[in-house]
Amino acid sequence: MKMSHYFLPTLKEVPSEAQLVSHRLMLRAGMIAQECAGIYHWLPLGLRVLQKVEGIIRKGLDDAGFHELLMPTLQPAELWEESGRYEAYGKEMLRITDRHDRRLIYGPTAEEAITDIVRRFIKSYRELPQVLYQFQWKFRDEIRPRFGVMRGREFYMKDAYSFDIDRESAEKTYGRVIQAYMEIFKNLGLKAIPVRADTGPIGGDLSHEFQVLAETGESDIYYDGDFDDFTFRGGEEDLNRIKKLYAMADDMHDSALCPVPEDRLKHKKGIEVGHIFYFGTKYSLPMKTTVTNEQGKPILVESGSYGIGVSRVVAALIETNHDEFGIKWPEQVAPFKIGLINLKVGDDQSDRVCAEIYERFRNAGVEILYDDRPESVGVKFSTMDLIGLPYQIIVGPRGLKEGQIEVKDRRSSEKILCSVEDLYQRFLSHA
RNA sequence: CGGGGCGUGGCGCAGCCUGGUAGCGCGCCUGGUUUGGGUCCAGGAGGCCGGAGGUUCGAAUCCUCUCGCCCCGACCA
Repeated sequence: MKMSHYFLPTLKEVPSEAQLVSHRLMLRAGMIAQECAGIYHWLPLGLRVLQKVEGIIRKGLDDAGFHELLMPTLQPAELWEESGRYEAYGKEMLRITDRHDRRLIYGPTAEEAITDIVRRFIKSYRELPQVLYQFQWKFRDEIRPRFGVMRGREFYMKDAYSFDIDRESAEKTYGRVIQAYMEIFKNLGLKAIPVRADTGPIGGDLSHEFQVLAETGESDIYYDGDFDDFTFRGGEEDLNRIKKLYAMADDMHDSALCPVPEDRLKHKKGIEVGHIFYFGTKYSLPMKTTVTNEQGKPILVESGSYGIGVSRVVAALIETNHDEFGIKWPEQVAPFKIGLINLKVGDDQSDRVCAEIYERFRNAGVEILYDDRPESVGVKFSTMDLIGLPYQIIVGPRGLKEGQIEVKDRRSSEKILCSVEDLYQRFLSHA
């Protein structure tokens, strides 16, 4: 992508409404723009990151054997009356009336919708367990939206729903999701701790929040310091270790009952990037969702639901990956892998070398953003640091005189000088 | 919803108290200049001051209402 033709409205000054660093950087880097309170446009650069995050989550879920579908944003009120949540969910739920005075709601979650699908199409225990998921925009009419996409009213969410024949099987599925989530968050470059949590309006009796440690987090969590050294490799053994380690949301923590010795107990702030629930027959009972068991008798299905705040993950990534100059994207979620800076547009040699590098990387399928704008060097360096691409390739007359270009690692700030051939060697040898 | 703050060119702000129909920085456009960390110079475009009503000879400035946004709290994935 050539920056001269890209849509990248970066800001030099910080819009006054933004307090949180991720909110500021997303606005300044031209990733998002506010539409109204708690509702945001995702501009090209931001959308690329959102889609990268989505892709990593999708792969993790598909690898775990779950199946993606897509449900509508709008749902009929009747479905929610059937589960009893039409009244219970309260003002957070956006209610709409269509031209025929039919009552609709903009989905804040989709337990009713998915349960309706399952009861219509799944008839036998042989078809279970089943885990279905989607990526879809949700709307929850927060009393006070804040912090940009961290706590927006409209947000992009991955929501998964599981269906099993009994509690034992359902808890196994619950464990499979925990494993998939640990893998996903690791792949996203986030350290997430699963903490025991209250179940809230989703309901049920088993629930974990996945918390990313960050000073600016809105949640208070208490956990065994051993979590800090815990690296998830997957498998039954690690899952059992996770289940044993103490980690609690503040409303679940009781210092009198906490088994962790004081010197090992950590109390920190976290960003809740995921929340999972096991709720048994909470929806299958009122919605009469049964399958036939081995004896040919109808049994209620046992369910759980599992969310990841995709748009919030983007903000969480910035909260944990930035410095005073801007964002420092982990490579796997970066909007582009490489930023190419032509320090002197108009200089024959610089133009030629940049054009060659740009084409070579593009042909190799490496995502590269080429700053070919006739701006001063300071502007280019600042822009590139701000948007935080992992590697900067800096080309100018001074270096070219020695046959050299510069490669800067945005995360480590490490700079090396090398030839163009070395550059290809380093980035394209395996491609 | 309770408490607080703010709405003035794209962004950040001053002007408002002590009414006389708008100013600064950045950005944008043009020309020149500069070229390894938001370069410098000159010229230029762009706002009727969130909206409505009122007071007044006259309102961005005063009054009333209203809409929007932000912060704290309660609440929440």
